[in-house]
Amino acid sequence: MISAGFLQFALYRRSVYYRDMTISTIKPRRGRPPKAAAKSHDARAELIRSGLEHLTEIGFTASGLDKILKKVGVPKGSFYFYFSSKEAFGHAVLNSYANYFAKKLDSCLLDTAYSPLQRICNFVEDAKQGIAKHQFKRGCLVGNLGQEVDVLPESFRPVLVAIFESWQARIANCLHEAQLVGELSADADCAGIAEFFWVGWEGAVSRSRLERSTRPLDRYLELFTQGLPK
Amino acid sequence: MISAGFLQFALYRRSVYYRDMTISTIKPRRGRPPKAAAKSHDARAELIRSGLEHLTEIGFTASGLDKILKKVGVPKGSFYFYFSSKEAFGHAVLNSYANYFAKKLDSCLLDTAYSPLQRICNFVEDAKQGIAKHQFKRGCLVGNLGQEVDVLPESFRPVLVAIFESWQARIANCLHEAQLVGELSADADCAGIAEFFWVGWEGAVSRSRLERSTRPLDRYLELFTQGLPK
DNA sequence: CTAAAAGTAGACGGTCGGTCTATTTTGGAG
DNA sequence: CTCCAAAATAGACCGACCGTCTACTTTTAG
Repeated sequence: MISAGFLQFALYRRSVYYRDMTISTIKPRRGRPPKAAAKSHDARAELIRSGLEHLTEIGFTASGLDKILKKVGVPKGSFYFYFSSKEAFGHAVLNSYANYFAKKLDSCLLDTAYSPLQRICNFVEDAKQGIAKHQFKRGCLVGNLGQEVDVLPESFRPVLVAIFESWQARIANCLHEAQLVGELSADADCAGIAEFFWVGWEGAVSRSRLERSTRPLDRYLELFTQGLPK
Repeated sequence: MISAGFLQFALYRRSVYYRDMTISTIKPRRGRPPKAAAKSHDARAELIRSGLEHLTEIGFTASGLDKILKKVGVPKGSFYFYFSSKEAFGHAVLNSYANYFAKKLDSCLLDTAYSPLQRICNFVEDAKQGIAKHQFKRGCLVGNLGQEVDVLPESFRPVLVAIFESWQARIANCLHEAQLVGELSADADCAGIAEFFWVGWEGAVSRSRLERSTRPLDRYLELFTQGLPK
């Protein structure tokens, strides 16, 4: 029989999230954890979340395992219980990010309450606010790793390319809908424009971080939409 | 009196450049070098050149002094004779790159043998071939450092911003000329478009490196010019 | 001849990533 | 109830490498 008090004890020093801020009170317990705690804790997920913060802010190479671990209060010795290597960890983080981002994209681009082109604007607006909210410290993980690709394990390259392709397909679909509604010239090359969109997007995110301003992103959206063939 | 043979001796083990390839036969001599050798050698310039290779390929943080030094045969101990810190070295490299790039830009954008818009295309073509020639291993130093900016000494940020501004001004001038020739709508916002150009350009370079293909760059140029207001 | 200038040698302390063994605690089989 | 396996933490250890600094060597100038 496990009392409520005991359960409390098993969890009381774990890190906790308040909205977007990470508060870590650290100090895990040794030994195999009580069964009840297992599902509600999941150090693996916390590591991925912490890794996401670090990797989007300073990249893979510059991210030290120690700091990622410290933030969630998981000791170094445990890392290799959860992940077989830093490389494997990186893939887990990247995968998590890609899923998160794909969902956000879909939630914008499939929202039939708006016209297709407006949906793309909505997405940019949404992402822009996310970047500003983090004081321009966080970029796009895929873009970040893309820039690092020559110094990363080769296994990352194809994954990054594939993620861009999947994002591109989503934008291309949306552009195709725009054609059907007459927002976009019927003979426009949707796939090409979609590729162009992401290329410029990554540039704009990078520039916004550099200048710590949303201006490059705003300008980008403005001129991108203006340049679309009517 | 210094014989030709002696001069030869003083230089014979220094690194030498054949076109773009760096061949290093290393092993410097100790002690103050003979005066005759001084001007023709210039380890400082060689360090900057080697640094340029490394920084454009793998970034500032990931670049190890050891490797930069080894390539030009300058021992580690000498580094701090030539530069006061890695940060100062980075600035020297960045400065050298900005100069080099500004010259290339001018040579394209001020070439009245072509129409203003064609000059921009020529620049892209030129830069594209440079990237391909290095097997997509080298990016744009300014773009690279821009992505790293949060993990770099703060002194880099304003310099990077200023470099982008200077490039932007050059493109804006060229666009203005395009207006005069009627290649561009007279009410177009040249400065805005110029900013857009560089934002997209950096994204395209990054993507080309990731995919090891010029396709993103080609596509970028194509859609950028198509989108320009006539 | 000598002292300063010019440049080299390499040690040093620090950090980081990846691994390994020991230890602790719980779950489950008998 | 006992005892071993499973789940996880503790943290030392190693090799690599990073940026800096001090001591040394050789030349030049006067």
